Amino acid sequence: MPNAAPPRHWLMKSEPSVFSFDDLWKAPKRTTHWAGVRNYQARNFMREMRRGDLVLFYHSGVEPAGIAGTAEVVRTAYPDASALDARDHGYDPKSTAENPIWEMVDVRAKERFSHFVTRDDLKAEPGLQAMRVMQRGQRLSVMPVEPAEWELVCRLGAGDATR
DNA sequence: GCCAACGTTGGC
DNA sequence: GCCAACGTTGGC
Repeated sequence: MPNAAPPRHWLMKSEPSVFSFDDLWKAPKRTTHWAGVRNYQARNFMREMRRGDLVLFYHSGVEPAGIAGTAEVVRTAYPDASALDARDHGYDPKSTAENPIWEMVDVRAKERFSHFVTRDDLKAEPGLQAMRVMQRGQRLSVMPVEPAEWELVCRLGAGDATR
């Protein structure tokens, strides 16, 4: 596709005790189904994702929280079967096979940061103050990232000081 | 461990 | 359709 749109950038949160960047790195084909999102706004962002879009893999619920590496969207949104499984923690009786509510994408690990980028690192970077994940009360597990923010985070992840 | 922020639920 | 109550997330 000569006129393919440029990749867009996203951030996805995961609790490493549940699924870490290392888990993704060790998974077959370094790929996983991003199951379990049960928030409409986050789901809608996943619906916007295209193959080749780039993802910051954010570890939440740990100290320090931060970004472990990058991944790439390899399959666009499709129904999240875990919502139909009554034994699954993410079971949602409102979702049916005929009318699935919840969706997921597949992502493949791309680059492991040589330097884990902590929240403190992000906070210290003037160009990242407006980053969505840094805003108070921001609980979305899937959210967009600006291209300039992506560049800065990747430089921090490579261990490059930006000042 | 506390609590602010936010989404969802349910009573009316 | 409003809004109080509740549960969850996540920063600090």
